[in-house]
Amino acid sequence: MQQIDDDRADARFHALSDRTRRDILRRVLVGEQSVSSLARNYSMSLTAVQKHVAVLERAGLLSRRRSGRESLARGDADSVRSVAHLLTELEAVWRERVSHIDDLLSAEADTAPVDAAPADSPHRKD
Amino acid sequence: MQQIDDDRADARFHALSDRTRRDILRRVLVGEQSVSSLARNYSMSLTAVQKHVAVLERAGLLSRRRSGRESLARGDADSVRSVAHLLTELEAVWRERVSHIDDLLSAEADTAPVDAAPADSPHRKD
DNA sequence: GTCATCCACAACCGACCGGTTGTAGGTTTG
DNA sequence: CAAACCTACAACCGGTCGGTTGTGGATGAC
Repeated sequence: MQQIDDDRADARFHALSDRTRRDILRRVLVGEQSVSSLARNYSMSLTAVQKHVAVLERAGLLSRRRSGRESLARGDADSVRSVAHLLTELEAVWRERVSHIDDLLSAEADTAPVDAAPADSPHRKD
Repeated sequence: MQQIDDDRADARFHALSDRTRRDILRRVLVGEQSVSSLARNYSMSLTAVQKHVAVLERAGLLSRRRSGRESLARGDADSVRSVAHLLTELEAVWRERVSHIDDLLSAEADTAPVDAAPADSPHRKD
C-alpha cells in the first residue's frame, strides 16, 4: 500500500524529469492533442513521442481516448496537483522542524527568568 | 539560459524520482545528518547512499558542509519550493484553459439571445 | 602509535532509458 | 478500390542508473 504510493511517486517524478515530456504535458493540459500533432512539435521520430506519451500515461499524468484513427491525449490536472502536494508535504517537514525549534526556544523562555529576552528582541537598548 | 532552467528541472525531478532519495531529503530537511548516519537507515551499502546524496546535491536539493571526518548534509527547502512552483505553473496552464473556455461561453452568451440555455441546463422540461 | 570510523573514488554489472528503424494494422479520403 | 495517414509494436543501440566490491586516505578515540 505504502509501496504502491512510492511506486506511483517514483513514476510521476520520473515522467516529469524529461523536458520533452513536460512540454507534452503542458500542451495536453491546454487541450486534447493527437500523438501525431504532438510529434510535429519536436525534432524526433513519432515513435519517440509515442513512448513519451506512454510514460506520461503510465504515470497517470494524462489519459487517452480513441477517436477514429487517432488517439487523443488529455492532461490530468489533478495528478499534477497531487505531485505538487507531495512536495508541499516535504517542505512541511521542514516547517515543522522550524516550529520545533520555536518550541525549544519557548521552553527555554519558560525555565529562564522573564527578564531574559526570548531571542527575538535582541537589543532593545538601541 | 532556458536550456539551463530545463537542465535544472530535469535534474531536480530526476533526483526526486527515487524513494530512497526522497526519504533522505525528508531527513535532511528535519536536520543535518552525516552520510553514515543516513546510510544506517537503509539496507544498502554506504557507497550507494553516498551516490544518492551526490545526486541530491547536484540537483541543488541539499548542500553539504565538512565537519571533521564527517560530511553533514542539510536539505534546501527553497529548492523544494521551487520545484513545487514549477508544478503550480503547469497546473496554471490548465486553469487558463478553463478560463479561456469561460471566455468562449460568455462570448456565446453575448451573441445568443438570453433565452437560449447556455448548454449547462439541457432539458429543463424534466 | 594503533585502531576504528567516515568518506572518496574507481571499476564493474545488470537493468532501464531515450532514441532509432522497420513492419504491420486500422481509418479516412479521393 | 488505392493512397495517405495515424497508430502500435518489436528489435536494436549507446548511454545512464542503481547497486555492488575494493582500495585508500583523513580524522577521532584510546
